[in-house]
Amino acid sequence: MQNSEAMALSASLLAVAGELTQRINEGVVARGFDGLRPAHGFAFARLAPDGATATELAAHLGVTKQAASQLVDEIVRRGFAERRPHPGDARARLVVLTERGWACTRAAEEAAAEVVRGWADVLGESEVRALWEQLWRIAPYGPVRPAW
Amino acid sequence: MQNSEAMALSASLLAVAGELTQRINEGVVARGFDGLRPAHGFAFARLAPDGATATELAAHLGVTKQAASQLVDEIVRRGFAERRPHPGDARARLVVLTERGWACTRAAEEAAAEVVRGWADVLGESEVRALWEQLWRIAPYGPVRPAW
DNA sequence: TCATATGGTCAAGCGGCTTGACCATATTGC
DNA sequence: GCAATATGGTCAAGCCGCTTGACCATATGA
Repeated sequence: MQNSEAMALSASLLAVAGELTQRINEGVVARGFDGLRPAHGFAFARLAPDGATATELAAHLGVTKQAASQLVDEIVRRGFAERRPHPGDARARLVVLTERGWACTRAAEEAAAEVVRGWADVLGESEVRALWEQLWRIAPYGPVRPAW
Repeated sequence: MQNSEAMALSASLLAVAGELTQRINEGVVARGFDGLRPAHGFAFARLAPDGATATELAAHLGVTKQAASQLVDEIVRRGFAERRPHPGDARARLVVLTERGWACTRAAEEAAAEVVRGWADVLGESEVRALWEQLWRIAPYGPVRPAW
């Protein structure tokens, strides 16, 4: 594949990613969770399964632990998460989502589903699943972080 | 498709996009163009064909014209572009890439090609082309902008 | 020709992030 | 056990990219 083709593919991918990010964020805001930025969503994605420490979050987002801690301050202040003592490490604090945090996560999922439905209208459901599988094979466990 | 599946697809896409952005930028830096951020690349993408005004660039990047003008200052100062009088509008200035700017663009294309070759190793060339076509159909003319 | 719109710049301020220093607790090597 | 080092977290200061607001010069249209 020629370099210019690779760049065109890259541009398409980045355009789709940019629009997806924007529309998920808009969807979340439209569902009543305002004042949130995409970075919060990336944080939620890491916190959702079992919580995480601020340092783990920092690694996931690709920022310093101070920045991550500041982000946690913000989502705690807004009631989306809370800090708990970490079981087994008295230095650390486990940040876990509150019910409100889960509600926000579900809102993001709904917004994502709306966007993906639009793709299915264009490509068909099976091609969307093919797309998913291809992307999954390319980046199976990459951190979802704001890269620019 | 379930909401959680749509979110998983979204996460994969964003992970791939984030890694792609990072690796293109690293590739550009490795080729001797340091001090550039991804935002510069997005600007180059808009300037490359025939140049653009600062205001057009602002619309493309999704920032204010002041911010775009500042970005142009920077790439002009570094010798990647120059401001020319706009043919047909004495208020405007047409920003066009210099030879150095083109060299940088080619470096970015090479870096993108490297990443995409990695994808081809995993998926095969034909599936990569299928991926390209699917993405193209989803976002045929979306602006490539940093969305978060 | 005057009113309005548009491209661009200057200036001030904000906010997210970084660097640097520091404390408390864990972990490791002796 | 205990000192040395590593690690999670916070506080403080500053940087830098971006925004808002004001303004000038040129275009556009009634």
